[in-house]
Amino acid sequence: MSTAPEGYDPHAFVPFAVTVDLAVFTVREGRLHVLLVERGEAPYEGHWALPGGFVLPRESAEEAARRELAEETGLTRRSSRAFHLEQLRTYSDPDRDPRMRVVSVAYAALVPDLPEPRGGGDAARARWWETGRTGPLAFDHDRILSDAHDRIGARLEYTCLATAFCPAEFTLGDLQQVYETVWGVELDRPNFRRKVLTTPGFVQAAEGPPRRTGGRGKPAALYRAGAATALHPPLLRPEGRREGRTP
Amino acid sequence: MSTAPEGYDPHAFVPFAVTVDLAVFTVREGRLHVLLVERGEAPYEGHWALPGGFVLPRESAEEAARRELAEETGLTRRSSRAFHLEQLRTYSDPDRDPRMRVVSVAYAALVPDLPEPRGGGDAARARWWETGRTGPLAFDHDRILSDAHDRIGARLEYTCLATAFCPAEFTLGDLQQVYETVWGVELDRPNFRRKVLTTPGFVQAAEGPPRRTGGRGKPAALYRAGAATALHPPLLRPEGRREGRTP
DNA sequence: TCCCTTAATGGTCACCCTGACTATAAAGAA
DNA sequence: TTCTTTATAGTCAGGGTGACCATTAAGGGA
Repeated sequence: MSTAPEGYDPHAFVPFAVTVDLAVFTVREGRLHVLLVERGEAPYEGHWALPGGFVLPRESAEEAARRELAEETGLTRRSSRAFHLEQLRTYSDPDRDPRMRVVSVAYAALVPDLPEPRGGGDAARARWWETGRTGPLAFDHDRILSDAHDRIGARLEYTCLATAFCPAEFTLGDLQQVYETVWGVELDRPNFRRKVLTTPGFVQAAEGPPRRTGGRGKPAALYRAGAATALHPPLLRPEGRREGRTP
Repeated sequence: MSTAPEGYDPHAFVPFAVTVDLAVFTVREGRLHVLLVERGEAPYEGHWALPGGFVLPRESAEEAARRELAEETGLTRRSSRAFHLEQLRTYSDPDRDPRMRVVSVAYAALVPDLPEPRGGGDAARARWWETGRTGPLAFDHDRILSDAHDRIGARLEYTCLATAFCPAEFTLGDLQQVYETVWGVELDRPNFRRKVLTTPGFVQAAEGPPRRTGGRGKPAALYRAGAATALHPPLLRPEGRREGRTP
């Protein structure tokens, strides 16, 4: 027999819990970091996990993710609106949570370098972890984090969202470091510069004088994110390690 | 206050129904078609909808989608395993179903030209519709279908999955027609040929003689899908209409 | 102060891929 | 046979990119 299409047969109704999980990425000091929270109870007590929570009765998964993002980053809902948030995929293995049937919609968020998350809340302990240096995470969060990293790396090739990792004003060096950090490769600086500047709408020159980095070397010009969202032609990463899985 | 991360507070549990919706695409006679079922009851009675159904208590969304695909196409579970099935995204607007809170995980399936779906089952009436000629669909299925079409078009650029629309053996003309149909553009035949043949693993020559199409013109050589899944460099569609949204 | 180091910026050049196009081969139809 | 149709082979110029080299503008140290 076939199940009724799109939820018609009330007898077939099965209750699930629906949650969102967030992979919040940032680039700090040339290394990719992700926001994790420490679990305070079983299962996986003491393990670290992606922040997340239940979808409330009258909100969409996107709204739930936006709400969690604001809570975890300690920023107001308004300012967290500016962060790039994108749905990744949904994880629904029946045994992914030992307590009950939980279907989780995963999101990736890209934020500029923020201060440490507020520590004193009622939420569990939260901090930034360098990707690749996290221990085994709770539930299937290692898988989610890996998928999220892959996705972000691929998105950098075809979209302009690398600027989402940068503050309002940034140098081309900052932007290049985003690519190098997420991809784990080194790029040629003049070539990267040419590609970015010849792509209309990727960045726009910021008014005002160049900033002084405090370091040595010629000071770099400042730019702001442009209006473009797509990158044509794409900015393909160098040969070698691609995302292996192309499901 | 913040909700507990990843489903900790049992009081926050809210029951949802979780379903899958399928956008099953095929190419027939040079036009893109999608499989729809007619609704037999309210709401949206008489409207057409994407096939789908509830996720059962002990299966993942992927398994539910695979099961529905087998049921709707009238093929055995085993042979439907071969079809390309890929998760699109999850739709969770609180009001997307007027009866209850339903979160739906959408999948896209690519199948070769199949016979008409079995008509005499207990399921609602099902048939292939040419995309763009469907009336308003039930629920938010117009949106899902549009998103699915966009995604498939983008995937053709970076992956080899165009072969998923083709039978086991196909000509380069067949493959080119897949691209032209999904993208809605015309491609230069020698250039397309060059691109496909110089991409290692995209296609492999089939043994045996060329087929006769029954039509006129020089018979074309037959190929099979290769082992490659990704397309580097990508096969970008001609200038012009891109997927507008790049969220 | 002068020189060295560092980093940003500017520019060159060859190669590869692509789009546009022409030519040839092999079939059916008139 | 001759024309039409379709597949296949090949040419050629331009764009984009990778690999370089050169120049500018800052700080640091002798």
